[in-house]
Amino acid sequence: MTDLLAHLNPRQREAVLTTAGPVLVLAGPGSGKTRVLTHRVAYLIRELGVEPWRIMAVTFTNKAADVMRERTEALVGDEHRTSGLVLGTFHRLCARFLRIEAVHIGLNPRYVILDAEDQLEVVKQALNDLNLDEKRFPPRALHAAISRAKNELMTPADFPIATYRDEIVARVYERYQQRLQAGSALDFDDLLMQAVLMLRQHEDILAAYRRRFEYILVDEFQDTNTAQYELIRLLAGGYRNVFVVGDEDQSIYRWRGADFRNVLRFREDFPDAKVILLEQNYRSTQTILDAANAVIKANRYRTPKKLFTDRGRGPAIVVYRAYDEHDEAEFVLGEIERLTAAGEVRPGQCAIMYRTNAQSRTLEEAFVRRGMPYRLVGATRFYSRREIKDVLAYLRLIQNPDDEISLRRIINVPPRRIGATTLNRLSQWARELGLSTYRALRVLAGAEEPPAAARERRHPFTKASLAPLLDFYARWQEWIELRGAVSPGRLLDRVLESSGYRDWLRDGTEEGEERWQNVQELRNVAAAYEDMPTDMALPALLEEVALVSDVDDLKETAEAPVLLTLHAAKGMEFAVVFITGMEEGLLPHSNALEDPESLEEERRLAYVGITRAQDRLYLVYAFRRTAWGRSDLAQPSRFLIDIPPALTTDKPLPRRRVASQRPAVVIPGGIHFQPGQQVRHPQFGLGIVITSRRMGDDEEVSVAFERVGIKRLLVSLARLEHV
DNA sequence: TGTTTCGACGTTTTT
DNA sequence: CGTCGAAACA
Repeated sequence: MTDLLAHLNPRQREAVLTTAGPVLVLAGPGSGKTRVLTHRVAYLIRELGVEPWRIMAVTFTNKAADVMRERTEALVGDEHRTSGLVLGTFHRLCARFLRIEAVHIGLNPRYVILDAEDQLEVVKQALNDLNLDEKRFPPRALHAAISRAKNELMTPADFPIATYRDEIVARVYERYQQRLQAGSALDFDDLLMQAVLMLRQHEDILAAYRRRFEYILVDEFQDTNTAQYELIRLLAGGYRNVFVVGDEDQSIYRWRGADFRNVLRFREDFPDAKVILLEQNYRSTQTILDAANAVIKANRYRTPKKLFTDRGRGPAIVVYRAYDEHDEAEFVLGEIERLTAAGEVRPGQCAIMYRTNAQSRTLEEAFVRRGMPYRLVGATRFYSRREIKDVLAYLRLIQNPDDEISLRRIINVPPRRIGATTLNRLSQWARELGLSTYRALRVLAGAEEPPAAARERRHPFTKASLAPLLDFYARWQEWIELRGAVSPGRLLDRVLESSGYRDWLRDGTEEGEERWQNVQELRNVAAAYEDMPTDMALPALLEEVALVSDVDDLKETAEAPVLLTLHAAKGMEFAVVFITGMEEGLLPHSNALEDPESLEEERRLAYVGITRAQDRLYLVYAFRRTAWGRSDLAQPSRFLIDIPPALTTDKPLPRRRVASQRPAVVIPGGIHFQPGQQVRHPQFGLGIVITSRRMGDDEEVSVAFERVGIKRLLVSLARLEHV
């Protein structure tokens, strides 16, 4: 027991040893949160003899769950003793509970899980059903509203209606749910909401889960939403041995319904909770912590914390003003090369972070140009590639033939002469018979007795459209019958072959080969389910792939810098961190500028980024940035300005090709343009100078152009002429 | 029914 | 700039 607690500080030790009753741990970045969680689980199992299956631990990502399992096993020393541990993300655990209890709550246990793209598709179908115009009611916005409602545990009937738009949302929401139900499908938010509703409505189930989970642990508690909070509150209601760890300063998922005020709610719901503060940081230098503090202290709604470290001051933070995004990328890569050449860090210990995924492109191009390897988190995710989604749709149809979303996706992929008209007729006819599309097809094929309605209403298909339908049904049925007999991998092989998908995909082009490679990769994933009982394997595979995130498959082994969004960076640490795009409109993002609460979240995002760094931090912004094909001047981020100059060094503006090619027409120190003067620009044409001011060695003018309106320009770069 | 081309429009962040 | 949807065509 001593060795388990040996490398913990007194606060951490207290967090591990307080096993009875509710505990709230407020853990600053780098304060050993993961260590506390793993040691606590190990302590429960090893020292208190708690059965692992009576412990539930919830993490934010699958990767965090994997790390936790691995380290806990190492601490317990015997992997058999941790094997029953219930550990995973909220979504994954709920998916499992729902699958197990499905029969008791009237849910099809073969339900499929919809991803974001599928969800949008269903919203569009719902709009269509209701004869509403997509242009007037953007599906994205409607889906966001539905998602928000679900995270607040509101059913369509509960949805409050104050405006005409609410009325629309409520109706679309209702129709959307009907469609999901008809296809035995759940979306991400349903996983949480349905789990909560199950526990609320079935006392016996709730009682059983409460009896089972003697100990509950929750990581990243500040990012729980109402549904997740409620789930924990319900489950913890029995033993009340609930242990939550969070940091309100790192709450960055408000847009997803997360509310760090759940920390406050927890203290109200569990007034006897012991509160433990972890303020000692083991990750970063004092310089980095000071910068982080300087940024976060402007937030109003937070408990002040005093992070400290004994790691010493370390090097100053480098603030770099790049000319544009290309220069930004060159600078970052140059620094990585410099530091790695000096032997100071390994490339894999470097991370480049940004606010939006779109920013990764310029960086990637720079890596490719230099022939340097890199690891990218996110962007085009593997599981959202077209070919992968197609193949998964086939598998989902086999798992759950009622899944009409998947059916619509692949019934004519590869082309089988089943067009939109035929498909619509089919689902229309199925609806009239009160059957799912699959069962309507069965009736059509004579595999099932037609219901009374079908005798009055003959099927509406022409000979030409009937044949392909029957052919498709025959293959589909064959796969379904294979379902229980062979492993998912074998099933996949069979489907790829007899659906014609393989031959269709491999059309001889390079792109086709690449896509086929991706399918092969999915085949490899499926191969991991070889040993599982066949009836369990397919559902397990589909659940697995529906719930993985980008962060999860970041390969630890590859020795290359990581490119990732600030959101994806949460929970990670790197020796050297570059935060790029430190500009107004990007960080903070322009969409957040209006709303003070969003602005606070942007600040937390900056804080999360800064505190990922162990040794060196670079904050980079560009003078000019091209977005959407338009190049515009940028202002340094307000967060940059909050960092005391004493903590930073400024790198001088680089001698850039562009700048040197075009000798400066400005004499340093002078002002060459006065308000009111007429000027000409090679692109923008004629204009009048509005203002002019010094910018370092340069002169910045704003000019009202006749054609394009007001532009801000640097005199050294814009070839402005007096007229 | 399938393919091509053009125009409008848009992006924050993700389980 | 890129994707998506509708119209125009084969």
